Amino acid sequence: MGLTGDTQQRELPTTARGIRTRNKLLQAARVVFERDGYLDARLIDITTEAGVSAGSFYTYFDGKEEIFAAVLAEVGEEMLHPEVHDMVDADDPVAVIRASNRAYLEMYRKHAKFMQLLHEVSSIDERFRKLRRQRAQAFVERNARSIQDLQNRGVATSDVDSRLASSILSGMVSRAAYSKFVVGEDWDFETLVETVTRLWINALDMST
Amino acid sequence: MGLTGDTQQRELPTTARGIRTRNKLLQAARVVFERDGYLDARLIDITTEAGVSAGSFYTYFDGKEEIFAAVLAEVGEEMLHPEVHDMVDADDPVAVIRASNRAYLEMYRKHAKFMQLLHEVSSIDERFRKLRRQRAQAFVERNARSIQDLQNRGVATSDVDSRLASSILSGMVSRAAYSKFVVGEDWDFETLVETVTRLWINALDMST
Amino acid sequence: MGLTGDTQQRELPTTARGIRTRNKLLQAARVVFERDGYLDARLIDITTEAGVSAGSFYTYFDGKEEIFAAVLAEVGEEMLHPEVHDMVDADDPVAVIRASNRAYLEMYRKHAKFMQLLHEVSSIDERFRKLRRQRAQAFVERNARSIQDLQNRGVATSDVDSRLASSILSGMVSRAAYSKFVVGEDWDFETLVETVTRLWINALDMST
Amino acid sequence: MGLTGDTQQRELPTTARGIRTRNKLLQAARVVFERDGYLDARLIDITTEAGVSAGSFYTYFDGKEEIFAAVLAEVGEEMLHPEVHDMVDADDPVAVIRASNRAYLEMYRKHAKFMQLLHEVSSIDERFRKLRRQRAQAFVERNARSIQDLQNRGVATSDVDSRLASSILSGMVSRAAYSKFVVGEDWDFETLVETVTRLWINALDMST
DNA sequence: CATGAATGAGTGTTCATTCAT
DNA sequence: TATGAATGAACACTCATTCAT
Repeated sequence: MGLTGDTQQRELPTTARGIRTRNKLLQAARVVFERDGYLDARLIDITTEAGVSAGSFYTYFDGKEEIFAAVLAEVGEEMLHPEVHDMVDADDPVAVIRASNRAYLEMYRKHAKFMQLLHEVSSIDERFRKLRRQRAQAFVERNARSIQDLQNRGVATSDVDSRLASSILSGMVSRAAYSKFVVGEDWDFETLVETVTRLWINALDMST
Repeated sequence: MGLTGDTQQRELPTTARGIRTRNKLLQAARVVFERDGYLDARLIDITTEAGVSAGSFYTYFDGKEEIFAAVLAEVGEEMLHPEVHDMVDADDPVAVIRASNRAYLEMYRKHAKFMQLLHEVSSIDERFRKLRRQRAQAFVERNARSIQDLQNRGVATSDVDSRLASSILSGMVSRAAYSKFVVGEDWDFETLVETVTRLWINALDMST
Repeated sequence: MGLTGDTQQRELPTTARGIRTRNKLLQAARVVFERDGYLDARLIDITTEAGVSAGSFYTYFDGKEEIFAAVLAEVGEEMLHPEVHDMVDADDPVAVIRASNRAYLEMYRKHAKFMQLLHEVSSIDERFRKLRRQRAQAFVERNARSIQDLQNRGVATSDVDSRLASSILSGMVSRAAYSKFVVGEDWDFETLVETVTRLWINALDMST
Repeated sequence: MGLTGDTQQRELPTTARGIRTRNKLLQAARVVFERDGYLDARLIDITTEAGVSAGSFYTYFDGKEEIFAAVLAEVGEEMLHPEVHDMVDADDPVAVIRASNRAYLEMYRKHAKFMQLLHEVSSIDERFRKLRRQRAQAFVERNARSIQDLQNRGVATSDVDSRLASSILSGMVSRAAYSKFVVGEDWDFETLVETVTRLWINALDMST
């Protein structure tokens, strides 16, 4: 399963020149999208930024949506490979949750401009809304498994459905990240990590 | 002072006919916005829906933004006056939180189309982003006061900052509402109310 | 012969109130035309300035052209009655010419804004171009008679046709006035009077 | 530096086709402007006349003003290179002045429609008013030098300031040309040339 | 006579997309 | 493959004019 969904519209170029041009467009698109936002980005800005002619665009992409999907796929790759900072004791559930939240928030910080973009596009285009949900789902499911495991081991409360709780708590962290890095709430990063972690742990009644 | 901020754009009409026409436009705008979304809504659709000429629009509003602001102000009024379903025991903190969450989720359900619209517009227009944050802030602050009060009374944990916790938990509920009513997650309403309430209560260590 | 030509479109109001309203519109029109120019003046600006409703305009005038014609007629009256500053010796042809030029230039100075307006309108509307020419013609003809007289008396050269010379010399003074008062050439007023007078006199070979 | 002042608005096209299209637009604009006047000329008329689509206009010009400036620059070039009809004896000042006046009047006759257009635009648009004044200034200055020279040589009277006299007399000729070719005064061309020349010469007291 | 709301024709401008070279 | 000129649909906005009250 890829991030592009069914968006791979045109076959990839075979010649070296073609590959180069496509990449130039892709890089340029990312620059322009992050600078101007999705709606305000004009294809001509992208081609100009890429240093290619307007017509060349259509050799590689069918339109704005398609190149955005391609950028999304590319950035998505980056985002899925977080730099692991420190090893955590896998047997310490709190440490694992803290590390997970920290990784998410760091990823968000690093890609804040892009996350805002994703947000913009999601609110406009149904297709990207679905894509975004799919991406989030991976995170949600991993957390759901973790919660289920903790419940099985009697560490977390069984009062809540693991999947629903995961969705809600994952959403909580995601929304907090949005508030800090897009809306610009003036919160200290470390305090934020600690607070979401504590709320998460408490919410599952793991504190004792 | 209302939700419009500095959006009071044209003096309100004085004659009965003028007021009637302005209202027709306002109702029509709401219908069209909720049906087509902000971006796809054309002024001509609004005037047609209202049964007035294209030119008449400008007698009352300066453009799409302005009429949207006016619709927002109107709907905002509605949203701020929830029908109170049942009295809750003000001395039972859990009951109060449950009632608050239920009221929010019911408001969101009732105005789902509009909330989605607000979401769309916020991601597009800086001005509405601010307006939306202001609105959210009211909710956040009320909850912050409540949390602080519970902390003072030793009912809730003092491990977290009341304002930050309020922001995060309020965001959690808001995001959950978005997931259910806009994204369309297939969650049972009552279960959702119970789950967010439980997670909230646990998060503040109020369970015991 | 009036300045309005065939522009008297609507019969004058009979009631006192009607006369008052018409005058308010006329004054307002003059203010707005001189402030904004003919093209940029909107009827609504005129009615607003006059403190009457938009609809009332059509009770008295058929449109922008018509009210401009009315303003023109009014101002034309003013312009034709110059304040005579000093008596000149009618037997001294140079003094007469100087007085005539001075009177013209003073009139132009006093009505500079209006003359510019007239200029604007003339270049736009054929009808006003004719009107303006008619007005100028009065000046030209008076000068032509004067020149003819001087020629008859042997004071001015008979090398030139009196009517043609009058047109050209009158045009010279008119253009000089335009250059000073509309274009804004930085010329001393008295020097200008003297210079045009001297050139005029010399041109007719009257110096000796 | 040319007549366009700071009006060089879009980079000139590089390809042959681009140059051709731009020229088609330019020619069409001139036709339409001279036919309909500046105000009544619609861009769509220009593109239709040029045989290109409405959108193509904006590939080369930013709007009506800009294409007019371009037309003006082009026609200005033409106008500045008069066909010299006959050599005049440079030592005969009267012959030189006559030749200059004739050249001016012939230029005006040849470009009457355009001069009227320039007149219209000048009365509407500040920017073109300045441009027109600049153009006139060149003519004025040349004449001022000539007058100064004649004064130095004792051929012309020193009673008048050479620059002011030049402005006024140049304006006289210009206004006469306007009266004949735009207003339509029924004057014989040769008589006009002779009369303005004689008045000019007399005005400077050069007759003896 | 006065009001002011309602009308609707008219046009400039943008920009994704195509296609001849 | 690359170019960049050409296309044309689409829509907001203004304002003179009308007319019911």
